[in-house]
This record gives sequence, C-alpha cells and structure tokens, in this order.
Amino acid sequence: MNYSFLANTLLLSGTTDNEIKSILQCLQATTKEYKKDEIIYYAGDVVDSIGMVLSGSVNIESNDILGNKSILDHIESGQIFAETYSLIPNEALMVDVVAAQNCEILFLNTGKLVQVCSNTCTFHNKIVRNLLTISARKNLNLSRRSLHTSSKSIRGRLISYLSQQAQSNENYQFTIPFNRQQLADYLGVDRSAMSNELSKMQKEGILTFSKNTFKINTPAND
Amino acid sequence: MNYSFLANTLLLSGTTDNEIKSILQCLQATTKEYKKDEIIYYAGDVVDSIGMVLSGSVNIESNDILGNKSILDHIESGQIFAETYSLIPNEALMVDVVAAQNCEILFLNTGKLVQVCSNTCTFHNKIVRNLLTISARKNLNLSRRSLHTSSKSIRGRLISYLSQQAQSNENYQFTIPFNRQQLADYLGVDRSAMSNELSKMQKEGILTFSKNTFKINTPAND
DNA sequence: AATTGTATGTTGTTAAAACAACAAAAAATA
DNA sequence: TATTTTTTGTTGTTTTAACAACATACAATT
Repeated sequence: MNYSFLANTLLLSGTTDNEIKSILQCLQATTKEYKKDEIIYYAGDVVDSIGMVLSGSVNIESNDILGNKSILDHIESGQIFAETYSLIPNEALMVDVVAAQNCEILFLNTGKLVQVCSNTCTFHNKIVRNLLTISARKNLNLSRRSLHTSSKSIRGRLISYLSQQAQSNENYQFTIPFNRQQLADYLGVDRSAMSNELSKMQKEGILTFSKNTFKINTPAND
Repeated sequence: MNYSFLANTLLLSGTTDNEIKSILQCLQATTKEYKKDEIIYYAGDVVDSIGMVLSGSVNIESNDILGNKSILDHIESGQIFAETYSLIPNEALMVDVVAAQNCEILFLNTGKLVQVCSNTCTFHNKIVRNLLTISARKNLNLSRRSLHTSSKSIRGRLISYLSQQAQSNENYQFTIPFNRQQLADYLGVDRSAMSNELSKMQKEGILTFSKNTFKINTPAND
C-alpha cells in the first residue's frame, strides 16, 4: 500500500504512516480492480463502505428505466465516493457508481467510525472531521451541477459550466474531464443538440475547442 | 431560549441543557427575525455562521440574471442551512437563502468548531459528528432533486417527485411543502406547463389533487 | 360584503430541444 | 497500414415545453 499517496488524500490528510496502518486495519480495508464501464455500486445497494479511487476515475450516475443517464459527479484518483450512503445506515443508493476508466478502488468500512470512538482509535475524530469537509465539498459539487442545469437552454447550461471551469482553472483555456456524451449527460441535454450548439457558439466567436480542451474568448481575449 | 426545542434538533441531539448553554455561548449565538421573501443570505456572501430555523421555513434558491429561479432545497423548523459554506472558509455562497414564511433564525458561528477542540469544549466532537450526519443528509436531498430533474419531460419529473413523496410519507395521499410556482421552480419547469400537465394526469386518472394535497392512484387503489 | 391581491388553471403560439439518421473524423485494434 | 470501432459533427423532422395572455378560483384586507 502506497502510504504517501494515502497521506495526501483529503480523507487521510493529517495522519501519520503508523496511523494509516491502524486505520486500514480498523476499517477493514480491501482493494478491487474494475474495468471501464463496470458498475462498482448499483442503485438500490445498501453499503457500509466508502470507496476511494486509487487509480482511474469513476462517475456517479442516475440511470432510469428508459436508459436515460445523468452524470451527477465525477470522482478522481485520491477522492472518495458513497460516503453519504455509508454514513447513513440502511439508506439505499439512488445512483450507480461506474468506472469511467479502468480503476482500482480501496474500500473502507465506516461502521466503527460514527460510533463513539474507542480509546485505541484516536484517529477517529480526525477522520470524522476530514469526512465533514469532504461531505461539505460534495455538497458544493452537487449544488454546482444544479446551478449548471438550472438554465432551460442548452447554451445557458454550457456557458454556466464552461465559465465555472475557466474560473476554477484560473485560465480561459482548460481541459474538461468529460467527452461530449458525458458532458451532455452532466448537463442533462441531448448530445447532438449540444454539439450543434457548441458549433454555433464557435462560429459566433464565443469560444473555440478541440476535443476536451476549450478556450473562452472574452472581449479582451484574442 | 427553548432548550427542549434545541435538544430535539439534529444538530444538538445528544447534548444536555448545560452543554447547549455552553454551545450557544461558545458559538456566539444570535437570533434574528425575517419576513416572508426576505433574503437571509445572498449568493456571493462569505459566511462563517450556520443558520438554524427556529420557526417558519426557508428555501435555498438559485436566481440568475434573467430572473429565473431554481429552488434547490427547503429547510424546515429545527433544521440548519449554510453549514456547507460556513465549514469551508472563504467559499462564497452560490445560492440565496430566502424566507419562505415569516421566520426566526438562530445563527451559530462555526469558526471554532473545525479547529482542534480546546479541552473546555468537549461537546465539539459531538457537534462535528452531528454535522457530518446532517451534511450527508443534505447530500441525499440534493441528489434526490437531481433525480427528480433528470427526466426531460415535465410528466417524468412530476412522477419522480410525487412517487418519492408518497414513499417518504408511506401513504399514497400526502401534502407537499410547495405551492405550484415553488414546485415548478424545484422541478425546473414552467409553472403553467406544469399545471397543464397535472390537469392532464388527473383527467387520465393517474392522480388527484387539490391545493397542495395529492393522491396517487395505483392500479389497486380506488 | 366588497375589493384587492394572489394562486391556479386554460388555451394558443412560438421557439427550442429532442430525436433520428447519417457523415466525417479520430482512436483503437488487428 | 488496413480495418473496425468509437466519438464527434451535421442536418432535417417532430415533439414538447416555454411563453404570453387570459380566466377562474381562492385568500386576504379593509
């Protein structure tokens, strides 16, 4: 197990190698590999383990009976998922967790975390505080997506998403973690209609793009 | 201050009256009253205090430049809001918090909470754990709304929302906390189009409603 | 009770996005 | 390199929701 990788994750930040060793044991750590598009957790599952992405990345998706997919969040290496469901006993997942690429996942059982901690596990409080920060950030992610999908037009959604990406990258040029279909699923629109709108916007000089790299043209930006 | 009310809130559950007294002092508690539609927190604000609804209720809204409103969440008496932003230093609100009715709000400064707790404030860990549970539940609320707005049709969104309401009320008949305009804003659709769709569904015998009370007609439910 | 205001329902028109079907380009594989 | 698969872009058609404008019902206020 790569301790320096783990120590740099948000979940385990502020812990020593020795503490991490205890944590992994205490939380019954196991790892598993998944191929792209494999489903890691199914909607309806009741889970008691957090997943941490060791390599690759995963998407949080909602898939309805008609095959309509919504991507709610994208989880990269070092980040965790399913903490919400793992922390609320008997709460069934309402989303699927899907491997966006081939990936390796670390599972950590959270059953012992929420209980009043035993004296041997002094790191529990640290982890709980880290989890609180992570949960708050997940909230921001979900709110952000709500914001990006609040406009009723495709163009409005694109502008909302792309401006935010530019802002968080502190650069008018940036690369997004989605292909066209995934971006459409994230923004809740049809892919071909979105492609069409992107082309129009490029023709109008609002932005330029190739593949997943976009550049927003501001008035003072040529 | 009504201690038995506070002791029954999720945030302060598991604390004694004496502890609550310390908490209120330690977190510099203040209260303020707001009239319906008054804005409690503005998008763009940087806040360091959680709000707890003592009476009335508030909505979490996103309002764009064109006046389009989205309701992301509805907070009732005893529940808290803005904990996400309050817990992440310098993170500006991307939503407005608006009084849905006349209400009284208790503000609790969270600056001291996240720091490693002093030995005098033993309740900090308890509050942090409670906050974690609350944050996880907020995540569920946001995910749930994403789910309800993932369908591209108005009917699909209505069915998603109303079925979930029936399920959480454990009854095919239930009352929702929104009027028509608010429900439309929550589902991200036009009010009149939604009213129209509701009427159609009633004509088709799928459901009946009057005011905010709905009844879903299942095959075995007449 | 009369009046004003607010909430909800109804209808027709318009605009826009979904959808389907295909073309072109890029990436992956043999 | 050739071939297959995947991704992206394009176009036309159809469906649907937004929008506007109004009618009705309900609630609040004087």
